[in-house]
Amino acid sequence: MTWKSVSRTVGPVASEYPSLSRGEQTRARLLEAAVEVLERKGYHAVRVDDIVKAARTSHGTFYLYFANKEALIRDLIEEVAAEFAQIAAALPHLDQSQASVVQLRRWIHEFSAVHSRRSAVVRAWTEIAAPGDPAAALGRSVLSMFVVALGDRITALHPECTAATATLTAATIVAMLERTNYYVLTGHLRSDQDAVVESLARATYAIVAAQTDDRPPR
Amino acid sequence: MTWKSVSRTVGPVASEYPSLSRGEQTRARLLEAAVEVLERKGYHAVRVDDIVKAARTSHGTFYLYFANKEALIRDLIEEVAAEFAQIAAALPHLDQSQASVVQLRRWIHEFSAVHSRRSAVVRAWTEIAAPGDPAAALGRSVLSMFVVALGDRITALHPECTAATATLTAATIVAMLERTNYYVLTGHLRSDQDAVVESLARATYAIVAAQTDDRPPR
Amino acid sequence: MTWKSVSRTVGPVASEYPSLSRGEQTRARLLEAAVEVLERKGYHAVRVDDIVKAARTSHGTFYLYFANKEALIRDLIEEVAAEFAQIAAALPHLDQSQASVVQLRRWIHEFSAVHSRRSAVVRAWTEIAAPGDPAAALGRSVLSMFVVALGDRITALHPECTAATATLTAATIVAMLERTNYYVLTGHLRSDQDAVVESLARATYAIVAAQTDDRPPR
Amino acid sequence: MTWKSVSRTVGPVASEYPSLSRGEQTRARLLEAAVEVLERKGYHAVRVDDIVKAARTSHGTFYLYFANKEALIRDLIEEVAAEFAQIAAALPHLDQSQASVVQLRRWIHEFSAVHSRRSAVVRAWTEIAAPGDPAAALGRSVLSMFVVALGDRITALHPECTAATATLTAATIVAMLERTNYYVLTGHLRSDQDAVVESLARATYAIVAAQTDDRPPR
DNA sequence: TATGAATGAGTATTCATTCAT
DNA sequence: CATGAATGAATACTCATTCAT
Repeated sequence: MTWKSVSRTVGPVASEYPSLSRGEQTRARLLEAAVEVLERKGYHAVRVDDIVKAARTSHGTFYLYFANKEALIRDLIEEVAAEFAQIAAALPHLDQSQASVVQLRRWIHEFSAVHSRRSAVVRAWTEIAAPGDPAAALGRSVLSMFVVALGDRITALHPECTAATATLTAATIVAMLERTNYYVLTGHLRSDQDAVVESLARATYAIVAAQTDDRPPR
Repeated sequence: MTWKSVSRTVGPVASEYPSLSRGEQTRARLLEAAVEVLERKGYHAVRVDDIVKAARTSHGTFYLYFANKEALIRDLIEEVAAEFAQIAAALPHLDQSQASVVQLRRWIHEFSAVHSRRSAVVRAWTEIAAPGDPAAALGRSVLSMFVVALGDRITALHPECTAATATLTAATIVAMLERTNYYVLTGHLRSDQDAVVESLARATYAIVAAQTDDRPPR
Repeated sequence: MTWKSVSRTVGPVASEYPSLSRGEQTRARLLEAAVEVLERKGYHAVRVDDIVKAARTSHGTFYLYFANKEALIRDLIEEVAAEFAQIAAALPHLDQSQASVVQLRRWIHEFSAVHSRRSAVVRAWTEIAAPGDPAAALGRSVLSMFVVALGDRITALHPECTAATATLTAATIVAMLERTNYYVLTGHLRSDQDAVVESLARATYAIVAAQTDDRPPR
Repeated sequence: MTWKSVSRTVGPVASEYPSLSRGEQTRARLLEAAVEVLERKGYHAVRVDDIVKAARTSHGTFYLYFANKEALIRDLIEEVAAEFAQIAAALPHLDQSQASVVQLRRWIHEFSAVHSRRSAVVRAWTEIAAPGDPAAALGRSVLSMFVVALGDRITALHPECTAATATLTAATIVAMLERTNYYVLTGHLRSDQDAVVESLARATYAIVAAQTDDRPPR
């Protein structure tokens, strides 16, 4: 099973949109080329020259469509951020029901699929992440969407939890989801993707459930 | 409570080691200065010039001690990698006993403390880690120490687990530990550090324990 | 009489080739500028900065056309090497006839003319020629063209000569031709150029002729 | 037969002069080391660091004995220049006698022997040779000693020769002697050294003798 | 007399961005 | 719309020389 089987397939390449105006096609070609180069060389090695070569256009044209190199990358990241925001918004309610378990697994699958489909951009995003960089701020905002959504579910399930605890637990889970997928996309972790989703779903449930328990002894 | 209260306190500054030879002092000063600059500007914005200014020395001196900028950073990363390797080696056995719970919490505390104490270097490490970079390889190797150690504990506790499942679960936990701490050090997550440790310990236990459960329904 | 009167005159300056594309003009301007600077300061004192200033262009532009400083010099040397190869190929047959004598003198004149016209590059070539340098290898190959050509003529005239002796004698003559011209271009030897050619032609003939003599007594 | 068999053997190494004061030994060691490095890397690649390492001493010590790098090289070149001056002064008289022939051959042998024995320095000298460099001036002065000496012999033999012609012919011969030996020491010409001397002696005689001839036809 | 750490001026090279065509 | 030549600021790195010990 591949990620693409469930998630919306990767966007069509520019050339498949003959309806776009010439300028729009060029812009799309540049974005595609940037992703390709990002995939091959990683963010910090990307040169405008690489991108325009891959897009079979010129430096001058590049600056016709993007204010500068960062602007292009930002566009890509914003696209991905929007996809993640959608995922965050679609987090199912959690309860003990079987339906809920199935939905959560499906949701994690979606999350992982976006990670995988957009791996080049996700990796670039991680590479940038210097404090102060606008990309970091965007990352923080996406992160908080997930944390808030998950925190809500935890609070719903465990009304006795303080907001702080719920948030903290939610952050813990998001960290796990995010980083485990990152391990997969960087090749640090080689594993069948269904197994990864399964493992993450199980762990997520375990963590959420553990909130009910008494505090562990010190 | 601060991280330093438990973990070995951060090394004294170069000037506190009058016993070092002049050259060794200079080298130490450069390393310290690099950490300071790293903290302020992040890896990719570091200039040799910044480092030598912070170390109150000259360009020539820098190249007396380090082949180039990357070599210095590599040295720092290797130091931190060694610290993490020690942590990985010290992972306690896990069982249902109270002692074990306490030890795990303490261990996570240590892990988090290194993360915190070495935050500038850890962040630089994350920023570098492009695939193919030697730093990425080192990261992978440290990661696998943690995964192996945790996998062992899981297998010991759940002999019925396949190796693959144990590894996957272990990776999931490491991802959570690593990334949650990263959220803290980048300021994405603002929380009392004891609470973070508590949350991570609880989650780790929950995940490990969840391995015994029957597979969740699909 | 100047060298130019006989040999093909020195190439027109870049500005005289409005037919060249802009880029080709710039490249030509850089080559010309390099020769000019080489003339003034000698190879080891040449700075990229000098060249771009003389060419009234920028550092960036320099690297648009040449991978580095050495590459530019190499291009110049290869041009000159090709000219010398042509000269070597044009060595006339030698016999006792008057026609032959005249041709040889003309040939030496050509050789000297190239030396003179390309003096800056020839001098740079000499300065570089450290063993192992590619320029030295090129020098060796050009040298051997001359030695082979002259050796052939000697063998034709003196079939009783061993190949080794012919080669050695040829090398001796080439050394004389090359170095005498070098003395002239460096100003070590100040003499009317016709007289130099005359002297070299006479010496060459004398050396070739001396091969027939019995071995001198020991 | 090796060059050393006839010429004064190469100077003893520093360590063989225990009678020298410590300082004098160090100085000698530096000079020796410089020659060794020159041999290995050629003039322009010589670093003070290489020399002091080879001499097993320190940078500070280097500057105790030599004002700067050039001064050391200049010392070496001056030594060699003095040797060549001696050679020039010892040029035998030339006439048609057998004794004269033998003496010339012996003299060329000496010349070649110094070239060979001092090859590293000679090569460095050639590499420097930028116009304006003091080494070039010294070269010019040594050259002129040879030219004057040879010119005298030519004039003695051919009183009808103008001074200019004699000088020019002499320069031609010196060029041949110098450059042929250079070809040998750089490996451009691989030949038995006796054969080289033989060839040079024969050529020199031929050139000198050719002065009596009528001018060749135009 | 010797050391070797420190210095900093000097130089090559890269690459995002501009602009004339 | 598109081009690609030109730009120059930014930056890493070298190495002869000095100087405190």
